[in-house]
Amino acid sequence: MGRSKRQFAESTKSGARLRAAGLRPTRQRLRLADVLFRHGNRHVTAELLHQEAQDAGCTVSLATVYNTLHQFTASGLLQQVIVDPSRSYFDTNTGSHQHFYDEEDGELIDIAGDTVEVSGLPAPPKGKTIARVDVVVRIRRA
Amino acid sequence: MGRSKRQFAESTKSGARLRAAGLRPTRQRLRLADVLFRHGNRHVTAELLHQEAQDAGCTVSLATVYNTLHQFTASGLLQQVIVDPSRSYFDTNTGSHQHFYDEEDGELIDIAGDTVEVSGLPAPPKGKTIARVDVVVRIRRA
DNA sequence: ATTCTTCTTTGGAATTATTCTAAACTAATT
DNA sequence: AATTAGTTTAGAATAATTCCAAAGAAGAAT
Repeated sequence: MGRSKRQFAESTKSGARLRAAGLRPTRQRLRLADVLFRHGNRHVTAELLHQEAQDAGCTVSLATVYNTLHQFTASGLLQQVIVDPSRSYFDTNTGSHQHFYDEEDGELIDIAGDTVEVSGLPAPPKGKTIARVDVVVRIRRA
Repeated sequence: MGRSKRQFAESTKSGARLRAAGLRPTRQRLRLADVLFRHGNRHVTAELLHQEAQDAGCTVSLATVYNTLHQFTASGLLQQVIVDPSRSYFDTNTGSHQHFYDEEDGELIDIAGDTVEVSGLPAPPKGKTIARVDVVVRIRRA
């Protein structure tokens, strides 16, 4: 009973989040949201989220994980971080911020949004607007 | 004769470049270097370079194009640009500079190295050094 | 509640970019 | 010319991701 109560509480929170994003709160989306947003800011790959969902006792197909990551991104619940040509990371921190990326161990670390300042940006080409400015600080073993 | 002379001249230039980079100047590397560095700064994908080589009458396998792009990158003749999760770009401009990236048509545009300034970078985590700071300005149809 | 309609999920096949492999070749060296 | 070491290549293999069509849930309507 205690257990089901806690699950209900979590699902409620995720449910609100999903409804606010205009997404139907299905069982798998609720579970994935639970896993994604339980702790603070995180960076996940599809494979990692899939694994964590399994570990949490939730069977979701990898295809659904991919669908969900993209839907969450499209609805502003996640942000995609492009730093590695071989895999995609998704970030639960959707605010404007930057990253350290360690290519050696594939680790992403947030840099708070008000830390780095980028100045001197040239005007975008005619007919284009700036959608976003990404700063990736690539680090390696000293 | 005029034709072979011109080819020789080009190959000589590329040959010097390869030798300087410590790479054995083989026929395919010479040809690829010719295509890559003939005009000003360029951004190519493996597929594109392969196509251009074919068009220039040089038969190189795609595997060799990949090998060559990586060797050129490792020797500092090219720089890899990571902006799109589905393909890798290689840039003939190896100086410190930044990019506009138009996700809609996959176009990369250089921003001169002394234009953008990034300030307020936090110190890297213990035991790590900053290898490079990449700034990608994502643009879209206005 | 039951039905109807629409959106989701899923296993598995398909796709795509890229890497690997082992054999055939070529450049540099002796 | 013979030897050695580095290259190229076709094609198989890999890995991440997407596609597909069928089966399953959600929400709305009855």
